[in-house]
Amino acid sequence: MPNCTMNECGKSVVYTLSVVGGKWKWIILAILFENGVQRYGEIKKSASAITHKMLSQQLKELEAEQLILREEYHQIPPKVEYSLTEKGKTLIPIIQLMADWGTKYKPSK
Amino acid sequence: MPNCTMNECGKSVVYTLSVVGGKWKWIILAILFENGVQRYGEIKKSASAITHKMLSQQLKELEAEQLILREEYHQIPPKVEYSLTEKGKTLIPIIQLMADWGTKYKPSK
DNA sequence: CCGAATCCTTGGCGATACTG
DNA sequence: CAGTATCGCCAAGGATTCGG
Repeated sequence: MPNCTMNECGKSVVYTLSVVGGKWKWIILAILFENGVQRYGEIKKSASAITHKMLSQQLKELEAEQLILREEYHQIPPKVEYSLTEKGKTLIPIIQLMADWGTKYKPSK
Repeated sequence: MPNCTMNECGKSVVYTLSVVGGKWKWIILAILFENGVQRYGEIKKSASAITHKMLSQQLKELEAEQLILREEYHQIPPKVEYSLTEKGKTLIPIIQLMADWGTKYKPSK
C-alpha cells in the first residue's frame, strides 16, 4: 500500500467519487467501454432502466469532466455520438475490476 | 436496475454498484483499508463530513453484505470495532485504483 | 432523434433527542 | 460511546411536453 498515507488515500477516493459520482456514470462509461462509439439511443437502450432526463444529465456532466466526447452531426434527424476520451479511458481499469468483482460475487441464478 | 438489456460486463458493474452503492461505502472501506481495525468514533472522525445517522446506516449495510466485521465489546462505555472481512478485502484493488486516479487528477491545492 | 424545460412526487439525508 | 427513532426539508429524479 504505497502512497496511501494517513487519509491521503481516503481523500483521493473522495475526489474520484466526486468526479464519477453515483452509479449511472460508471454504467455509462462501462457501456462506452464495451461498445465503443455509441449514439444516444444506443446507450439508452443498453441501460433501459435509466430515464431520458437522467441520461442526458449524466452525459452532460461526464462531458464537462472531459471523460466522454460528444460529437453532434447537424442534420435532420439529429445524430449524436459519444465515446470515451483519453481521460475517460484511464477509468477503464477500475471498471474492469468492478465487472470482475461483480461476476465473481453475483449470485448465479 | 431491473430489466437492463445489457451485456455481461455492464450487468456485473451494475451488480457491484448495487452492493457498494453510493460514495459513503467506498469511503468507509477506504478508511478501514488504510487504518485497519477502527472504532466507530475513529471512522466518524476520518470522514467528518458524514453524519452520525448516515454512518451507522452505511455500516449496518456493509455488515449485512459481509464486507465488514463488527465486533462489540459489552462494556460501559460501549466499544465497537470494525474491520474488513475477507470479502471486503477483495475490494481493495478497486479502492486503490480509485485512490491512484484521484491522486493523479486531483487539482493541486 | 436528441435535448431542454416544466411540473411534481418521493425518499434521502440532516438535525435532534433519547436509550443502554 | 455507540446506536435507534422521529420529524421535516429540500433536492434528486421521474413523467411529460415542446422545440430544433
